[in-house]
Amino acid sequence: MSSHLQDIYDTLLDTFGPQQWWPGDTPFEIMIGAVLTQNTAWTNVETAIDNLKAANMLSFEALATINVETLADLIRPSGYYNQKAARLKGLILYIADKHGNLQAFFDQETLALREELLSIKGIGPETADSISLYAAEKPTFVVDTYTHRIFSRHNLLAEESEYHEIQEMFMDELPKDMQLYNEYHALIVRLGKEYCKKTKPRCNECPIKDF
DNA sequence: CACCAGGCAAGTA
DNA sequence: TACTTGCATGGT
Repeated sequence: MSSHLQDIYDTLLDTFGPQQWWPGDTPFEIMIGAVLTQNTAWTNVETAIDNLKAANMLSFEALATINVETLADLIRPSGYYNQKAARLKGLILYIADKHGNLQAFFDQETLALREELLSIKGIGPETADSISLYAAEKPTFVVDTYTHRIFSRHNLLAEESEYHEIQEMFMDELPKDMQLYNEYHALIVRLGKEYCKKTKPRCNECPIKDF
């Protein structure tokens, strides 16, 4: 049996074209965005990142020294701002303490980086894998709510599937290719936003309705 | 107006 | 282990 997942990818790429992800200029900005977008609309994250840029606070050094209340105020539009400010500070201070700089942190084996990310408070599986793939450019497949919703609605996954099972399904069936994982996840989010929202789905016009 | 968005951790039994 | 709840803004 041939790979449905590859066929679905081909269809999505055909339908939407390349998505040019992650929306962010630097690995650092991508890492910050990955935390800010937790359970939050991306438009709100953009406003928060704009605030950080306008305050000259979107750098490793700036966030290492900013106080958490000031940071919370700047990222307010992204929601959960007290939690996220603490999480960002924790992440930055961990990297500064343990590796000195971002590049050294990212210059690790893929699995070692993932383990370290998961050990940091506020970094769960999706955020860890997003940072690994889009900031550190490791071949890590990112699973999110859209991935779960889309593939379970199409009966390609059991509803009760957990994060690691879903990730394994993709990584076992597809080549371990960073660019492929990058584009695939971006296309899944695009498909989810347009055709597979929690309420008001448009399953009838879904580009992969026949899989 | 109620509900949702590119999660995660802490609390409960 | 398996659920539940808190965190919070801005758009539909």
